[in-house]
Amino acid sequence: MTVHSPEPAKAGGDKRERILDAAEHVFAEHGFFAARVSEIAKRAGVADGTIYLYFKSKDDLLISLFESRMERVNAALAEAIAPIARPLDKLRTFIRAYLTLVAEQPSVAEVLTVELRQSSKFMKEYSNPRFAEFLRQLAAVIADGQAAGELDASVPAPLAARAIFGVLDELALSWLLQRGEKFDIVRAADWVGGLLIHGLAGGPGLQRSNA
Amino acid sequence: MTVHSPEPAKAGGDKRERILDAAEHVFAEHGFFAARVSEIAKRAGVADGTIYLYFKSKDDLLISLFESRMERVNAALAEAIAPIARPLDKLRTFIRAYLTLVAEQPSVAEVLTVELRQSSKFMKEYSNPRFAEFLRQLAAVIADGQAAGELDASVPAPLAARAIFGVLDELALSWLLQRGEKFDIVRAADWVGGLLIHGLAGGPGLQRSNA
DNA sequence: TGCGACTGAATGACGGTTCATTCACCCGAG
DNA sequence: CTCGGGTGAATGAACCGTCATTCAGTCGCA
Repeated sequence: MTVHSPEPAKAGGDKRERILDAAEHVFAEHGFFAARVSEIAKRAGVADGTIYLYFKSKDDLLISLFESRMERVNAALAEAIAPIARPLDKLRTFIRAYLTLVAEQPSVAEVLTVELRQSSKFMKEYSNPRFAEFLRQLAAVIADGQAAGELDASVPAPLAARAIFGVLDELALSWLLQRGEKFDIVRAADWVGGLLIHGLAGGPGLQRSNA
Repeated sequence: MTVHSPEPAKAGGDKRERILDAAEHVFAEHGFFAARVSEIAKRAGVADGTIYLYFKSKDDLLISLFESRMERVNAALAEAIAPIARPLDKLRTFIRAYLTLVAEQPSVAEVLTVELRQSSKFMKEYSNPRFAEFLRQLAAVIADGQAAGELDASVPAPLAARAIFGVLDELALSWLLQRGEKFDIVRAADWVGGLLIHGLAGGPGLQRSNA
């Protein structure tokens, strides 16, 4: 049976996805430069040449992977903060959601965290729109908080966003390099939120100076 | 003149230094993998083979460069905070000194910031003692502040140190990728200090809640 | 003259990319 | 229903450029 062309197109899209999945894990394990195209092909269950039917080059494969995964991350974060009303809670939720993603999908995190930097070298011209969107999203939460008078308005929101991303990224990296041996990254999320909001001087212990 | 063996050893040491300098700039410009040993040799004014008289391999060259520069950074930071008495001022000074180093020696910063990550891949076994010392130094400042009651003691100092490094590193990276077009990284140091100490909620504008 | 630092052309491995070939499937004609 | 020509996705072995590394020889000094 299978009357009207069942999944010729479906199979094609499926294969592209399989290659991206394989690339995600191989890049995560070895890094972009040490990763072998032939290993990606083997893991995806396709021939070496097939990869070049879907991607122009190894570089293009990395960029496509990047866009694909970053798009998912952005969507997940947008969904997480959408139902929250207060900007401060949005910020805390954003942080928790990001670090939860890292814990749940370490190989995605590895690619984003490590490859983002090294590729900034040979991708100088590639403007990286998905990552820019990530930063914009975070900056918007901060700007909201500033507009609502909950956050210090003297700090430029885009720079604050970068700083926060720096914390998240570094935590992700150190956690990835020792796979959760030393600390629970999701639990860490809450005091990172506290640290960023109240500062080192004003943690839970001395939240408001009543002195 | 030059009675007792003037610079046979000195000349050797000098050549080693020249190679490290050249490697610093070439790695900074192209990244480790795209960097060519022959370009480093040319820039250092030595033959390709000479490099292998001083370093076991290209990997070894990167590691040696790393240790050399990180050692300098650690020394500069230690010197900067040594005369400061109060832990909070030490922390501010540390942050300012680090970002000043980035601005003054961008190629060192580039190597430390970018290559540290990508090399974490093929250097899994290399424990990176200098970077560990950097973190220890920063954590010590925080622990001092906690002991003095100036900083929230509920935050583990090593984790706070990592978070702060994350901010510094991300700021350095974004500045390096657009060479100071967008912001003055040294000026940024002061509000980063404020952000980390007082938090987003308590910037200069609302420093102490008297409410 | 002897020694060892230095040289740089030669080497060999390596891996991204190509492309001649295969073959599973479709479709129209008989 | 069946046969056979056509199609193009998929294959994977081979190609070819690209370096890291080596080593036979040079040079300058003691």
